[in-house]
Amino acid sequence: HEGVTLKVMEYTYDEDLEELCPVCGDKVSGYHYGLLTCESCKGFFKRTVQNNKRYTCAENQECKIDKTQRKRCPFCRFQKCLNVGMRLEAVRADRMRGGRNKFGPLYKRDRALKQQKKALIRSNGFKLETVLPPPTSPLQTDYSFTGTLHALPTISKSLLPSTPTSITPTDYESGLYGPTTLGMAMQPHVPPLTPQYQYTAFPSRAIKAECPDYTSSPESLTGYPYPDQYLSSSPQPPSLPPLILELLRCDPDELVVQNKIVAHLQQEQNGRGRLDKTSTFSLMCRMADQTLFSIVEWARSCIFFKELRVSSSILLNQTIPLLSLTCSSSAAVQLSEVESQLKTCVLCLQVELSSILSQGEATLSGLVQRGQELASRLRALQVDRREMACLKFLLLFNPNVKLLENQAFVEGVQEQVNGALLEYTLSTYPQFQEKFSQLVVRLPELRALSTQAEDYLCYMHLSGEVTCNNLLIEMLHAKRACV
DNA sequence: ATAGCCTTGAGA
DNA sequence: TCTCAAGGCTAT
Repeated sequence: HEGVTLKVMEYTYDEDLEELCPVCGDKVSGYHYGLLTCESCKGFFKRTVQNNKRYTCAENQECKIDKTQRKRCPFCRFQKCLNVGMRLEAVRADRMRGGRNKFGPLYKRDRALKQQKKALIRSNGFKLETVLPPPTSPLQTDYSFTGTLHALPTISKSLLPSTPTSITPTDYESGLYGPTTLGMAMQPHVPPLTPQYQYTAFPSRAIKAECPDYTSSPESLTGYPYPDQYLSSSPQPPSLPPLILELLRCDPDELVVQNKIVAHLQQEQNGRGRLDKTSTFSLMCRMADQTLFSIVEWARSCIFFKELRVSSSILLNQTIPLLSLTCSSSAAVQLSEVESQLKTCVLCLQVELSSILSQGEATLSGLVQRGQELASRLRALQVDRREMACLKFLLLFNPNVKLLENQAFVEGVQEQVNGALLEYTLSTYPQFQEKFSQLVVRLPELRALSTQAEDYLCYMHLSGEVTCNNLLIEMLHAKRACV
Protein backbone atom coordinates (compact mmCIF):
# COMPACT_ATOMS: atom_id res chain seq x y z
CA HIS A 1 0.00 0.00 0.00
CA GLU A 2 1.22 3.45 -0.87
CA GLY A 3 0.65 4.63 2.69
CA VAL A 4 3.17 2.24 4.09
CA THR A 5 6.79 3.13 4.19
CA LEU A 6 9.49 1.27 5.95
CA LYS A 7 12.35 2.72 7.78
CA VAL A 8 15.30 0.73 8.94
CA MET A 9 16.54 1.95 12.26
CA GLU A 10 19.83 1.58 13.95
CA TYR A 11 19.29 -0.72 16.83
CA THR A 12 20.05 0.79 20.18
CA TYR A 13 20.08 -1.34 23.27
CA ASP A 14 19.03 1.11 25.91
CA GLU A 15 15.82 1.89 24.15
CA ASP A 16 14.54 -1.59 24.78
CA LEU A 17 15.90 -1.98 28.24
CA GLU A 18 13.56 0.52 29.77
CA GLU A 19 10.01 -0.60 29.53
CA LEU A 20 7.34 2.04 29.51
CA CYS A 21 3.86 1.86 30.94
CA PRO A 22 1.46 1.34 28.04
CA VAL A 23 -1.07 3.60 29.73
CA CYS A 24 0.92 6.68 30.69
CA GLY A 25 4.50 6.05 29.63
CA ASP A 26 5.88 6.15 33.14
CA LYS A 27 8.44 3.64 34.36
CA VAL A 28 7.16 0.09 34.63
CA SER A 29 7.25 -1.48 38.08
CA GLY A 30 6.23 -5.02 37.19
CA TYR A 31 3.29 -7.01 35.92
CA HIS A 32 0.01 -5.69 37.21
CA TYR A 33 -3.43 -6.96 36.25
CA GLY A 34 -2.29 -8.66 33.11
CA LEU A 35 0.59 -6.59 31.80
CA LEU A 36 3.61 -4.47 32.59
CA THR A 37 2.49 -1.13 33.97
CA CYS A 38 3.73 1.58 36.26
CA GLU A 39 2.94 1.69 39.96
CA SER A 40 0.51 4.56 39.66
CA CYS A 41 -1.64 3.01 36.95
CA LYS A 42 -1.66 -0.20 38.93
CA GLY A 43 -3.04 1.67 41.92
CA PHE A 44 -5.46 3.64 39.81
CA PHE A 45 -6.83 0.52 38.19
CA LYS A 46 -7.18 -1.19 41.56
CA ARG A 47 -8.99 1.74 43.16
CA THR A 48 -11.31 2.11 40.23
CA VAL A 49 -12.35 -1.51 40.12
CA GLN A 50 -12.44 -2.17 43.86
CA ASN A 51 -14.49 0.89 44.62
CA ASN A 52 -16.62 0.63 41.54
CA LYS A 53 -15.80 4.16 40.57
CA ARG A 54 -17.61 5.93 37.77
CA TYR A 55 -15.96 8.74 35.93
CA THR A 56 -17.11 11.06 33.25
CA CYS A 57 -15.06 12.82 30.65
CA ALA A 58 -15.37 16.56 30.41
CA GLU A 59 -14.05 16.51 26.89
CA ASN A 60 -14.54 14.18 24.00
CA GLN A 61 -13.50 10.95 25.68
CA GLU A 62 -10.25 11.02 23.86
CA CYS A 63 -7.92 12.76 26.30
CA LYS A 64 -4.23 12.11 25.92
CA ILE A 65 -2.90 10.12 28.86
CA ASP A 66 0.73 10.60 29.75
CA LYS A 67 2.75 10.89 32.88
CA THR A 68 1.97 14.54 33.43
CA GLN A 69 -1.67 14.52 32.39
CA ARG A 70 -2.83 11.19 33.71
CA LYS A 71 -4.58 12.76 36.69
CA ARG A 72 -6.62 15.08 34.54
CA CYS A 73 -9.17 12.64 33.19
CA PRO A 74 -9.74 9.40 35.10
CA PHE A 75 -12.40 8.40 32.61
CA CYS A 76 -9.99 8.33 29.71
CA ARG A 77 -7.26 6.88 31.89
CA PHE A 78 -9.40 3.93 32.87
CA GLN A 79 -10.54 3.57 29.30
CA LYS A 80 -6.94 3.35 28.26
CA CYS A 81 -6.19 0.82 30.97
CA LEU A 82 -8.87 -1.42 29.50
CA ASN A 83 -7.78 -0.73 25.95
CA VAL A 84 -4.22 -1.77 26.52
CA GLY A 85 -5.44 -4.98 28.10
CA MET A 86 -5.50 -4.57 31.87
CA ARG A 87 -7.66 -7.28 33.33
CA LEU A 88 -10.65 -6.63 35.54
CA GLU A 89 -10.55 -10.27 36.59
CA ALA A 90 -7.14 -9.81 38.15
CA VAL A 91 -8.57 -7.50 40.80
CA ARG A 92 -9.60 -9.85 43.55
CA ALA A 93 -13.19 -9.77 44.62
CA ASP A 94 -12.36 -10.85 48.16
CA ARG A 95 -9.27 -8.64 48.48
CA MET A 96 -7.14 -11.52 49.55
CA ARG A 97 -3.49 -10.54 49.73
CA GLY A 98 -0.39 -12.29 48.58
CA GLY A 99 -0.08 -15.55 46.76
CA ARG A 100 -0.31 -16.16 43.06
CA ASN A 101 -3.10 -16.21 40.56
CA LYS A 102 -3.55 -17.92 37.26
CA PHE A 103 -1.85 -15.14 35.37
CA GLY A 104 1.49 -16.38 36.60
CA PRO A 105 2.21 -18.64 33.63
CA LEU A 106 1.13 -15.92 31.24
CA TYR A 107 3.53 -13.44 32.78
CA LYS A 108 6.24 -16.01 32.49
CA ARG A 109 5.49 -16.62 28.87
CA ASP A 110 5.44 -12.92 28.17
CA ARG A 111 8.85 -12.57 29.70
CA ALA A 112 10.17 -15.41 27.58
CA LEU A 113 8.70 -13.79 24.52
CA LYS A 114 10.34 -10.47 25.24
CA GLN A 115 13.62 -12.23 25.86
CA GLN A 116 13.49 -14.07 22.59
CA LYS A 117 12.54 -10.97 20.71
CA LYS A 118 15.47 -9.15 22.11
CA ALA A 119 17.75 -11.96 21.06
CA LEU A 120 16.23 -11.96 17.62
CA ILE A 121 16.67 -8.23 17.25
CA ARG A 122 20.18 -8.37 18.57
CA SER A 123 21.12 -11.11 16.16
CA ASN A 124 19.84 -9.05 13.27
CA GLY A 125 21.69 -6.02 14.48
CA PHE A 126 18.99 -3.57 13.58
CA LYS A 127 15.34 -3.07 13.94
CA LEU A 128 12.62 -1.79 11.82
CA GLU A 129 9.88 0.69 12.17
CA THR A 130 6.78 0.99 10.14
CA VAL A 131 5.88 4.58 9.57
CA LEU A 132 2.38 5.55 8.67
CA PRO A 133 0.74 8.76 7.64
CA PRO A 134 -1.25 10.31 10.50
CA PRO A 135 -4.01 7.90 11.44
CA THR A 136 -7.54 8.88 10.66
CA SER A 137 -9.53 8.55 13.88
CA PRO A 138 -8.27 5.14 14.97
CA LEU A 139 -11.40 3.96 16.71
CA GLN A 140 -13.55 4.43 13.67
CA THR A 141 -11.15 2.99 11.16
CA ASP A 142 -12.79 0.13 9.42
CA TYR A 143 -10.44 -2.78 9.23
CA SER A 144 -12.99 -5.26 8.11
CA PHE A 145 -12.16 -7.41 5.19
CA THR A 146 -13.00 -5.79 1.92
CA GLY A 147 -10.70 -7.66 -0.33
CA THR A 148 -8.37 -4.73 -0.74
CA LEU A 149 -5.19 -3.97 1.04
CA HIS A 150 -5.22 -1.70 4.00
CA ALA A 151 -2.42 0.31 5.36
CA LEU A 152 -0.51 -1.66 7.90
CA PRO A 153 -1.06 -0.28 11.35
CA THR A 154 1.96 1.15 13.01
CA ILE A 155 4.15 -1.47 14.50
CA SER A 156 5.45 -0.16 17.73
CA LYS A 157 9.09 0.55 18.23
CA SER A 158 11.36 -2.40 17.96
CA LEU A 159 8.46 -4.76 17.41
CA LEU A 160 7.58 -4.73 21.05
CA PRO A 161 3.88 -4.18 21.28
CA SER A 162 4.04 -1.73 24.11
CA THR A 163 1.37 0.45 22.63
CA PRO A 164 -2.03 -0.73 21.52
CA THR A 165 -1.46 -0.91 17.85
CA SER A 166 -3.06 -4.17 16.93
CA ILE A 167 -6.02 -4.01 14.72
CA THR A 168 -9.32 -5.51 15.53
CA PRO A 169 -9.59 -9.07 14.36
CA THR A 170 -12.34 -9.13 11.82
CA ASP A 171 -15.06 -11.64 11.24
CA TYR A 172 -13.07 -12.79 8.32
CA GLU A 173 -10.25 -13.56 10.64
CA SER A 174 -11.94 -14.92 13.72
CA GLY A 175 -14.43 -16.99 11.82
CA LEU A 176 -12.00 -18.98 9.83
CA TYR A 177 -9.22 -20.07 12.02
CA GLY A 178 -8.42 -22.42 14.77
CA PRO A 179 -8.04 -22.19 18.50
CA THR A 180 -8.04 -18.76 19.97
CA THR A 181 -5.62 -17.60 22.59
CA LEU A 182 -5.60 -15.19 25.40
CA GLY A 183 -3.92 -12.29 23.75
CA MET A 184 -2.86 -10.87 27.08
CA ALA A 185 0.08 -8.64 27.31
CA MET A 186 1.72 -9.76 24.15
CA GLN A 187 -0.80 -8.12 21.96
CA PRO A 188 -2.86 -5.56 23.72
CA HIS A 189 -6.04 -5.79 21.79
CA VAL A 190 -8.27 -2.93 20.92
CA PRO A 191 -11.78 -4.23 20.81
CA PRO A 192 -14.36 -2.13 19.03
CA LEU A 193 -15.15 -0.30 22.22
CA THR A 194 -18.13 1.71 22.92
CA PRO A 195 -16.56 4.50 24.88
CA GLN A 196 -18.31 3.79 28.12
CA TYR A 197 -17.66 0.78 30.27
CA GLN A 198 -19.99 -0.78 32.73
CA TYR A 199 -19.56 -3.21 35.50
CA THR A 200 -21.33 -3.66 38.73
CA ALA A 201 -19.98 -3.58 42.24
CA PHE A 202 -18.49 -6.58 43.92
CA PRO A 203 -21.05 -8.70 45.63
CA SER A 204 -21.01 -8.38 49.38
CA ARG A 205 -20.55 -12.06 50.03
CA ALA A 206 -17.02 -13.28 50.35
CA ILE A 207 -15.54 -15.15 47.46
CA LYS A 208 -12.41 -17.18 47.40
CA ALA A 209 -9.54 -15.34 45.88
CA GLU A 210 -9.15 -16.80 42.48
CA CYS A 211 -9.34 -15.33 39.07
CA PRO A 212 -12.32 -16.51 37.16
CA ASP A 213 -11.68 -19.20 34.69
CA TYR A 214 -12.32 -17.77 31.28
CA THR A 215 -13.35 -21.12 29.97
CA SER A 216 -16.37 -21.23 32.18
CA SER A 217 -19.07 -18.72 32.83
CA PRO A 218 -17.57 -15.87 34.81
CA GLU A 219 -20.82 -14.97 36.49
CA SER A 220 -21.12 -18.34 38.11
CA LEU A 221 -17.76 -17.89 39.73
CA THR A 222 -17.59 -14.27 40.59
CA GLY A 223 -21.00 -12.77 40.54
CA TYR A 224 -19.97 -9.57 38.86
CA PRO A 225 -20.41 -9.25 35.16
CA TYR A 226 -17.80 -7.58 33.03
CA PRO A 227 -18.43 -5.78 29.82
CA ASP A 228 -19.02 -8.27 27.08
CA GLN A 229 -15.70 -7.94 25.41
CA TYR A 230 -13.88 -8.77 28.60
CA LEU A 231 -15.92 -11.77 29.56
CA SER A 232 -13.71 -13.87 27.38
CA SER A 233 -15.61 -16.94 28.38
CA SER A 234 -16.38 -18.31 24.99
CA PRO A 235 -13.91 -17.77 22.17
CA GLN A 236 -12.25 -14.46 22.66
CA PRO A 237 -11.47 -12.70 19.44
CA PRO A 238 -7.98 -13.87 18.61
CA SER A 239 -5.43 -11.19 19.08
CA LEU A 240 -2.87 -11.60 16.36
CA PRO A 241 0.20 -9.62 15.53
CA PRO A 242 -1.04 -7.00 13.09
CA LEU A 243 1.49 -8.02 10.52
CA ILE A 244 0.12 -11.54 10.43
CA LEU A 245 -3.38 -10.21 9.94
CA GLU A 246 -2.08 -8.20 7.07
CA LEU A 247 -0.28 -11.16 5.53
CA LEU A 248 -3.44 -13.19 5.79
CA ARG A 249 -5.40 -10.53 3.97
CA CYS A 250 -3.49 -11.15 0.81
CA ASP A 251 -3.11 -14.84 1.38
CA PRO A 252 -5.44 -16.73 -0.90
CA ASP A 253 -7.36 -19.64 0.46
CA GLU A 254 -5.22 -22.61 -0.44
CA LEU A 255 -8.26 -24.76 -0.96
CA VAL A 256 -9.83 -22.35 -3.40
CA VAL A 257 -6.61 -22.15 -5.36
CA GLN A 258 -6.23 -25.91 -5.46
CA ASN A 259 -9.80 -26.36 -6.54
CA LYS A 260 -9.32 -23.89 -9.32
CA ILE A 261 -6.24 -25.70 -10.50
CA VAL A 262 -7.90 -29.07 -10.40
CA ALA A 263 -10.91 -27.73 -12.25
CA HIS A 264 -8.67 -26.18 -14.85
CA LEU A 265 -6.71 -29.36 -15.36
CA GLN A 266 -9.81 -31.49 -15.52
CA GLN A 267 -11.21 -29.27 -18.19
CA GLU A 268 -7.99 -29.56 -20.15
CA GLN A 269 -7.91 -33.26 -19.67
CA ASN A 270 -11.44 -33.69 -20.90
CA GLY A 271 -10.32 -32.64 -24.33
CA ARG A 272 -7.42 -35.06 -24.33
CA GLY A 273 -8.94 -38.35 -23.49
CA ARG A 274 -7.65 -40.75 -20.94
CA LEU A 275 -4.58 -39.93 -18.95
CA ASP A 276 -1.82 -42.15 -20.14
CA LYS A 277 1.66 -42.54 -18.92
CA THR A 278 3.30 -40.33 -21.48
CA SER A 279 1.15 -37.36 -20.63
CA THR A 280 1.65 -37.72 -16.92
CA PHE A 281 4.71 -35.55 -16.92
CA SER A 282 3.09 -32.88 -19.00
CA LEU A 283 0.07 -32.90 -16.73
CA MET A 284 2.37 -32.40 -13.84
CA CYS A 285 4.05 -29.54 -15.61
CA ARG A 286 0.73 -27.94 -16.31
CA MET A 287 -0.23 -28.35 -12.72
CA ALA A 288 2.99 -26.69 -11.72
CA ASP A 289 2.20 -23.91 -14.18
CA GLN A 290 -1.15 -23.24 -12.65
CA THR A 291 0.36 -23.21 -9.20
CA LEU A 292 2.99 -20.82 -10.43
CA PHE A 293 0.35 -18.50 -11.79
CA SER A 294 -1.33 -18.38 -8.45
CA ILE A 295 1.97 -17.73 -6.70
CA VAL A 296 2.79 -14.88 -9.05
CA GLU A 297 -0.66 -13.47 -8.56
CA TRP A 298 -0.26 -13.66 -4.81
CA ALA A 299 3.20 -12.16 -4.77
CA ARG A 300 2.25 -9.29 -7.01
CA SER A 301 -0.71 -8.34 -4.91
CA CYS A 302 0.88 -8.73 -1.54
CA ILE A 303 1.94 -6.02 0.79
CA PHE A 304 5.61 -5.02 0.69
CA PHE A 305 6.10 -6.47 -2.72
CA LYS A 306 4.70 -3.44 -4.45
CA GLU A 307 7.39 -1.43 -2.78
CA LEU A 308 10.08 -3.12 -4.72
CA ARG A 309 11.14 -1.80 -8.07
CA VAL A 310 13.02 -4.89 -8.95
CA SER A 311 10.25 -7.07 -7.70
CA SER A 312 10.22 -9.16 -10.82
CA SER A 313 13.72 -10.37 -10.19
CA ILE A 314 12.83 -11.39 -6.68
CA LEU A 315 9.86 -13.19 -8.06
CA LEU A 316 12.07 -14.89 -10.53
CA ASN A 317 14.38 -16.04 -7.82
CA GLN A 318 11.84 -17.10 -5.28
CA THR A 319 8.96 -18.68 -7.10
CA ILE A 320 10.55 -22.06 -7.33
CA PRO A 321 11.18 -22.28 -3.60
CA LEU A 322 7.61 -21.11 -3.17
CA LEU A 323 6.39 -23.75 -5.53
CA SER A 324 8.26 -26.31 -3.48
CA LEU A 325 6.65 -25.03 -0.34
CA THR A 326 3.22 -25.07 -1.88
CA CYS A 327 3.70 -28.63 -3.02
CA SER A 328 5.13 -29.73 0.27
CA SER A 329 2.49 -28.00 2.28
CA SER A 330 -0.42 -29.29 0.30
CA ALA A 331 0.88 -32.70 1.22
CA ALA A 332 1.39 -31.62 4.78
CA VAL A 333 -1.65 -29.66 5.81
CA GLN A 334 -4.75 -31.35 7.08
CA LEU A 335 -6.85 -31.65 4.02
CA SER A 336 -10.43 -31.52 3.06
CA GLU A 337 -11.78 -34.22 0.84
CA VAL A 338 -11.16 -32.41 -2.41
CA GLU A 339 -7.73 -31.45 -1.37
CA SER A 340 -6.81 -34.91 -0.30
CA GLN A 341 -7.87 -36.18 -3.70
CA LEU A 342 -5.48 -33.71 -5.17
CA LYS A 343 -2.81 -34.83 -2.79
CA THR A 344 -3.28 -38.42 -3.82
CA CYS A 345 -3.12 -37.30 -7.39
CA VAL A 346 0.13 -35.44 -6.77
CA LEU A 347 1.64 -38.39 -4.99
CA CYS A 348 0.62 -40.76 -7.76
CA LEU A 349 2.15 -38.42 -10.26
CA GLN A 350 5.33 -38.26 -8.29
CA VAL A 351 5.56 -41.99 -8.05
CA GLU A 352 4.71 -42.50 -11.66
CA LEU A 353 7.04 -39.80 -12.73
CA SER A 354 9.85 -41.41 -10.91
CA SER A 355 9.03 -44.79 -12.34
CA ILE A 356 8.96 -43.39 -15.85
CA LEU A 357 11.95 -41.15 -15.81
CA SER A 358 14.11 -42.47 -13.13
CA GLN A 359 14.94 -46.01 -13.86
CA GLY A 360 18.37 -45.76 -12.40
CA GLU A 361 17.86 -42.04 -12.12
CA ALA A 362 19.19 -41.26 -8.68
CA THR A 363 18.74 -37.51 -8.80
CA LEU A 364 15.03 -37.51 -9.27
CA SER A 365 14.22 -40.20 -6.79
CA GLY A 366 16.46 -38.39 -4.34
CA LEU A 367 14.55 -35.22 -5.00
CA VAL A 368 11.21 -36.85 -4.54
CA GLN A 369 12.40 -38.46 -1.36
CA ARG A 370 13.72 -35.22 0.02
CA GLY A 371 10.48 -33.51 -0.88
CA GLN A 372 8.50 -36.14 0.92
CA GLU A 373 10.72 -35.94 3.96
CA LEU A 374 10.24 -32.22 4.09
CA ALA A 375 6.52 -32.66 3.70
CA SER A 376 6.37 -35.10 6.57
CA ARG A 377 8.36 -32.77 8.78
CA LEU A 378 5.97 -29.96 7.96
CA ARG A 379 3.08 -32.26 8.69
CA ALA A 380 4.55 -33.16 12.03
CA LEU A 381 4.79 -29.47 12.86
CA GLN A 382 1.11 -28.94 12.10
CA VAL A 383 1.75 -25.68 10.38
CA ASP A 384 -1.33 -23.51 10.54
CA ARG A 385 -2.43 -21.07 7.94
CA ARG A 386 -0.99 -18.03 9.64
CA GLU A 387 2.37 -19.67 9.96
CA MET A 388 2.22 -20.77 6.36
CA ALA A 389 1.54 -17.21 5.28
CA CYS A 390 4.63 -16.10 7.18
CA LEU A 391 6.78 -18.82 5.70
CA LYS A 392 5.74 -17.80 2.24
CA PHE A 393 6.84 -14.26 2.93
CA LEU A 394 10.09 -15.37 4.43
CA LEU A 395 10.76 -17.33 1.27
CA LEU A 396 9.74 -14.53 -1.02
CA PHE A 397 11.93 -12.05 0.75
CA ASN A 398 15.07 -14.06 0.90
CA PRO A 399 17.85 -11.83 2.19
CA ASN A 400 20.48 -14.12 0.76
CA VAL A 401 19.61 -13.01 -2.71
CA LYS A 402 21.67 -9.88 -3.01
CA LEU A 403 19.76 -7.08 -4.57
CA LEU A 404 21.88 -4.08 -3.86
CA GLU A 405 19.32 -1.31 -3.72
CA ASN A 406 16.71 -3.22 -1.80
CA GLN A 407 18.86 -5.21 0.52
CA ALA A 408 17.86 -3.28 3.60
CA PHE A 409 14.22 -3.42 2.67
CA VAL A 410 14.27 -7.15 2.15
CA GLU A 411 16.10 -7.69 5.40
CA GLY A 412 13.64 -5.43 7.13
CA VAL A 413 10.70 -7.42 5.87
CA GLN A 414 12.43 -10.60 6.95
CA GLU A 415 12.89 -9.25 10.40
CA GLN A 416 9.35 -8.01 10.74
CA VAL A 417 7.84 -11.23 9.56
CA ASN A 418 10.21 -13.20 11.76
CA GLY A 419 9.16 -11.13 14.75
CA ALA A 420 5.49 -11.55 14.02
CA LEU A 421 5.85 -15.27 13.51
CA LEU A 422 7.80 -15.67 16.72
CA GLU A 423 5.26 -13.73 18.66
CA TYR A 424 2.41 -15.64 17.11
CA THR A 425 3.84 -19.10 17.71
CA LEU A 426 4.79 -18.34 21.29
CA SER A 427 1.42 -16.99 22.20
CA THR A 428 -0.64 -19.50 20.25
CA TYR A 429 1.37 -22.62 20.98
CA PRO A 430 2.92 -21.89 24.37
CA GLN A 431 3.36 -25.59 25.01
CA PHE A 432 5.53 -25.80 21.92
CA GLN A 433 8.24 -23.25 22.54
CA GLU A 434 10.47 -24.44 19.74
CA LYS A 435 7.87 -24.16 17.05
CA PHE A 436 9.30 -20.95 15.68
CA SER A 437 12.79 -22.32 15.24
CA GLN A 438 11.41 -25.60 13.94
CA LEU A 439 9.49 -23.70 11.29
CA VAL A 440 12.33 -21.44 10.34
CA VAL A 441 14.87 -24.20 9.88
CA ARG A 442 12.63 -25.63 7.16
CA LEU A 443 13.41 -22.60 5.02
CA PRO A 444 17.03 -23.35 4.20
CA GLU A 445 16.05 -26.97 3.67
CA LEU A 446 13.39 -25.85 1.29
CA ARG A 447 15.75 -23.51 -0.52
CA ALA A 448 18.33 -26.22 -0.87
CA LEU A 449 15.74 -28.61 -2.18
CA SER A 450 14.42 -26.16 -4.71
CA THR A 451 17.90 -25.32 -5.92
CA GLN A 452 18.45 -28.99 -6.51
CA ALA A 453 15.10 -29.33 -8.24
CA GLU A 454 15.88 -26.34 -10.38
CA ASP A 455 19.22 -27.73 -11.44
CA TYR A 456 17.59 -30.97 -12.25
CA LEU A 457 14.87 -29.34 -14.34
CA CYS A 458 17.46 -27.29 -16.12
CA TYR A 459 19.55 -30.30 -16.85
CA MET A 460 16.55 -32.24 -18.09
CA HIS A 461 15.52 -29.42 -20.31
CA LEU A 462 18.95 -28.76 -21.75
CA SER A 463 19.55 -32.38 -22.45
CA GLY A 464 16.33 -32.40 -24.41
CA GLU A 465 14.60 -34.97 -22.30
CA VAL A 466 11.88 -32.57 -21.31
CA THR A 467 10.22 -30.88 -24.18
CA CYS A 468 7.27 -29.60 -22.36
CA ASN A 469 7.09 -25.92 -22.93
CA ASN A 470 5.77 -24.22 -19.91
CA LEU A 471 5.98 -21.33 -17.56
CA LEU A 472 8.22 -23.18 -15.18
CA ILE A 473 10.83 -23.77 -17.83
CA GLU A 474 10.47 -20.24 -19.10
CA MET A 475 11.09 -18.85 -15.69
CA LEU A 476 14.07 -21.03 -15.36
CA HIS A 477 15.47 -19.68 -18.59
CA ALA A 478 14.77 -16.12 -17.62
CA LYS A 479 16.43 -16.60 -14.31
CA ARG A 480 19.53 -18.28 -15.67
CA ALA A 481 19.79 -15.59 -18.32
CA CYS A 482 19.85 -12.91 -15.63
CA VAL A 483 22.58 -14.42 -13.55
C1' DA B 1 -7.58 10.96 44.93
C1' DT B 2 -2.83 9.93 43.91
C1' DA B 3 1.33 7.25 44.03
C1' DG B 4 5.28 5.48 46.40
C1' DC B 5 6.39 2.10 49.58
C1' DC B 6 4.98 -1.92 52.56
C1' DT B 7 3.03 -6.56 53.68
C1' DT B 8 1.35 -10.91 52.28
C1' DG B 9 1.36 -15.65 50.79
C1' DA B 10 0.69 -19.48 46.86
C1' DG B 11 3.52 -21.43 43.80
C1' DA B 12 8.24 -22.30 41.91
C1' DT C 1 13.24 -20.87 50.76
C1' DC C 2 12.60 -17.19 47.49
C1' DT C 3 9.68 -14.66 44.08
C1' DC C 4 6.72 -11.18 42.89
C1' DA C 5 2.01 -9.72 41.95
C1' DA C 6 -1.69 -9.17 44.69
C1' DG C 7 -3.74 -5.81 48.47
C1' DG C 8 -2.76 -2.16 52.18
C1' DC C 9 -1.08 2.10 54.16
C1' DT C 10 -0.25 6.90 54.21
C1' DA C 11 2.20 11.46 53.05
C1' DT C 12 1.02 14.57 49.74
